[in-house]
Amino acid sequence: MSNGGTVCRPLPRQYYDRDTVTVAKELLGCLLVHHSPEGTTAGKIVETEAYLQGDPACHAARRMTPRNSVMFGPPGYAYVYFTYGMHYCFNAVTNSEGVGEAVLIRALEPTEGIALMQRRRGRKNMRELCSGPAKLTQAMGIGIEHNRLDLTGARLYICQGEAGAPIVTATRIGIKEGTDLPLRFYLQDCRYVSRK
DNA sequence: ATGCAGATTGCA
DNA sequence: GCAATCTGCATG
Repeated sequence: MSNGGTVCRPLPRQYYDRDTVTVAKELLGCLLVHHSPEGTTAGKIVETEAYLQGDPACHAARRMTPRNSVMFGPPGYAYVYFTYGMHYCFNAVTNSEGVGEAVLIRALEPTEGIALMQRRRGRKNMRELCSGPAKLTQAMGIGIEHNRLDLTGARLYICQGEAGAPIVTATRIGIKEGTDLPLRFYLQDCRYVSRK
């Protein structure tokens, strides 16, 4: 698969083994790819949020539990959680093993498998396919079965995209604590961001 | 054992 | 504005 000449190979583990805010910013413009039994879907990451150790909004802020344990493991793995009784959200585990941090992928610009995304979402409008953390998991066919999946593998991964586009830094959405922290990042002037 | 709030979404 | 719908976690 090619993407305008961009090589599409999974980002290596050491990419994720860095400061989580840095990874959250650099993931903007990268491509999230899922080769599923139903077909391949992919989209450009246009919005992310960082969740840090010592951050009250982070699922790993307290002790380790079965749900959040993958966040404490080695970087470069998927953390998929189920919420509100009906939605899944996708994160990439970052920073060193033992540090409970991750980047939430909040929005994508659909680039491949759009018909499949439309079918999964029950929506036609391009802007309603991946403009939200639970929308994109539905469109991409990502569920709890992908929790703990190795993102350096061939099935579900992120590959390098074009960097250098202007980034907006803002506060995170949908949380009660830590709302003052500037840990949300999105591509400026992008129509596929969940909310400005 | 029981209760509650949640990194959301879609419809009234 | 609010229901949908399940799980982790705190409390008794």
